[in-house]
Amino acid sequence: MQPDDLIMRVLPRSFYARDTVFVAKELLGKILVRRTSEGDILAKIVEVEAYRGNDDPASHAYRGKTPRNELMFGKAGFVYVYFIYGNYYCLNVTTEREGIPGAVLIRGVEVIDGVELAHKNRRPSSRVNLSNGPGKLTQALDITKKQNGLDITKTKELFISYPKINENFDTITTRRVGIKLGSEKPWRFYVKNNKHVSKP
DNA sequence: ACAGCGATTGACT
DNA sequence: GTCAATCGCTGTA
Repeated sequence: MQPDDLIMRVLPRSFYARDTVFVAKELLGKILVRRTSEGDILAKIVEVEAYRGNDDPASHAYRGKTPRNELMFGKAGFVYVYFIYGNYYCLNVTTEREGIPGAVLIRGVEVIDGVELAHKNRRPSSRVNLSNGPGKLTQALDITKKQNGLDITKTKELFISYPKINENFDTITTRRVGIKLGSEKPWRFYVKNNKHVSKP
C-alpha cells in the first residue's frame, strides 16, 4: 500500500439513499475496501443486482419486515449480510430513504490489492475463481455475519470508495440470477468483458 | 414445533 | 449438462 492509497473518498450516505436500481448501476467500478488485522484487500465492484420491496417478489423484503431483513427497511448505507444454502454469505448494501426497503447485492469483484491475502482466505482453484460470485467474494474478503449491520459509510473495516482514477467501461444489463419470481426484471448489471463476473 | 426451501457452489457425467 | 451439500429463516400450526 502506498500512503496515497490511504486517502480515499468514501461514498457518503446520500449516494445510497436513492433508487435501488440506480444505486446498483452506480456501484459498478467503485472500490470495496476490506481492512483486517491480517491486511487490506481492495476490490473493484464489477457485478451487482438490485433488490427492492413490495414490487419485487425476488426480494427478501417482499413480504414485509422480518428479523432477517429489517436492515433493508432502515437507513441507507448499512451492510446487510445473509447466510444462504447452509454454506455461504452474501454481501449487500442498503438503499433508499428510511422506511423504504432496498439493497444491492454485490455479486462480483476484481481484487486489485491484497490478492495474496484474498487467496489465503478462500484458496480458490484458480485466480478467476477467487471472487466471481456472491458467495466467493465474501470468502475471499472474510465477510460473515460479523459484518452484518455495520455502517458502510463510517466503519474502517469495510467501506466503499470512489476509484482514484475513473476508467471507462461499458455496462451490461441482464435479468437477475438464481431467482424464480421476478426474474423478468432487468436489475443485474456488470462490467462488460470483465473476467470477475459470475456469469457472462 | 417443524417442514420446506434458498439472491450458491463445487463435484461429477 | 446434472445434482447434492447444508442450515438458518420463514410460514404455518
